[in-house]
Amino acid sequence: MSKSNRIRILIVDDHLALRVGLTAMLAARPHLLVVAEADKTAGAIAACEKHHPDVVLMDLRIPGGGVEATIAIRQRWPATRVLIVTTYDGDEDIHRAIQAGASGYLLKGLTSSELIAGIEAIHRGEKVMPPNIATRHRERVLRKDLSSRELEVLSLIVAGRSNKEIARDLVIGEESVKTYLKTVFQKLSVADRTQAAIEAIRHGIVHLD
Amino acid sequence: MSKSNRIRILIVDDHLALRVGLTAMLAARPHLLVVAEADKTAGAIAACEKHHPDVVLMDLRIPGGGVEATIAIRQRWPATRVLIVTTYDGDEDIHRAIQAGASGYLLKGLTSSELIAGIEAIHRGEKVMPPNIATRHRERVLRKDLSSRELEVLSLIVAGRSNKEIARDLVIGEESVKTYLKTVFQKLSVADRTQAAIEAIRHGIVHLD
DNA sequence: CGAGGCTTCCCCCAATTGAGGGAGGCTCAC
DNA sequence: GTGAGCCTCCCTCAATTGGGGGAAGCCTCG
Repeated sequence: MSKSNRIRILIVDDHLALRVGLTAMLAARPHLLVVAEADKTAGAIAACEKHHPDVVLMDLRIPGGGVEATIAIRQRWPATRVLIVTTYDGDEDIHRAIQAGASGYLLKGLTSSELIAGIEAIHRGEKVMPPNIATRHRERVLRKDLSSRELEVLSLIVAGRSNKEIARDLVIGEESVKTYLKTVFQKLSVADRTQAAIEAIRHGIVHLD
Repeated sequence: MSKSNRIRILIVDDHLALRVGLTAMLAARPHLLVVAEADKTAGAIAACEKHHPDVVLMDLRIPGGGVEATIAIRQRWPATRVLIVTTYDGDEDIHRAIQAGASGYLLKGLTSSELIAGIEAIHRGEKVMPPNIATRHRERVLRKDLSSRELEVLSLIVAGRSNKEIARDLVIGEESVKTYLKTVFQKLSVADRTQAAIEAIRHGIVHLD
């Protein structure tokens, strides 16, 4: 697969300092080779095209979307393993990244040895994930998904809109909005719109930026 | 002040990779010397005691609190300049950090030259701040502060509690809760509790973690 | 000492929200 | 083709919420 026995690595993060740091942490190991860096989705895909890395260290918060980059890379280069390296970002993105075929998840703030062990593990084809994240991911899989309409309504709630406004926005009746909200409350197990909005933000179901 | 003419720097961040990256970015310049690193408030203060840095690169999201660290350092070593280096964290913490005496604010993701220019500038006694942050900070200063009671009520709103529950929590009447909320809505210029909660989170007035 | 801010409570009233149903049409998978 | 899930709308009713006031006691700052 790779020309030598070195593990070829692509680093994707929009923070230069972090890219430099990760590169430096890996530079000490002769069997690890950082072949490229990218700061956004498009650049990550271009770098894969050019360098065919074995492992991609992927931040989820990059322009263009880390999840989108993961999907694209896994589709076109199935042999390439993607290791998510990010500060905690809410369950939803992690879940989507794993669905997209990411092989593992590590928190920033990790030590060199944790990072290297993670890279080696996913290069061997193993999965890497902190136990608490894995647990949350299982819960997340069990939890019923929100339908697309429910998601729309929820994101408008987070946008601070009233039922009446949401009805206008989506060109449906206010009664329908209330129906969606009822099931959203059930699925998120909350009692009112404010809690729903906060849960949505907390779990990364909708983003604030 | 410093023994040579090198600028002595302390890096405070809980992410090892970022500390390594920042150190590497500064290592190339002979007039900059990273004298210590710390990953939390207590460690930052200890490092100041031991190394008396000229400039502290401070992340706001560290165990113990970056704002708290800034306050402590500025109080005990007024000659030490604090440069906040963080991803965007909501106006409130930035505002508090500036109130606490931080000399500048830079976003992670900066280039080496931006970082170095920032360090040199604050070492000369200048202030450093991206214009959009500065604008928001001025607006923030103009905006009326929430009283401590109003803050309590707001944070309970974010905790997802009803007026009745808040009244019980604070041992006051429900009518008082409603009065506080009315003024909170005015001060945040929002129309309901959900928007208030979201604004509070967005601006870092209350934290979700 | 007077103005203004904070805390606490009160009134009334309109609007919104949430709960508990039911129901038709639609698509998609088994 | 039948059931499941989704989207849409309907009803009623209770509770909560928000807007408009007012007002008292308290403290602080000028």
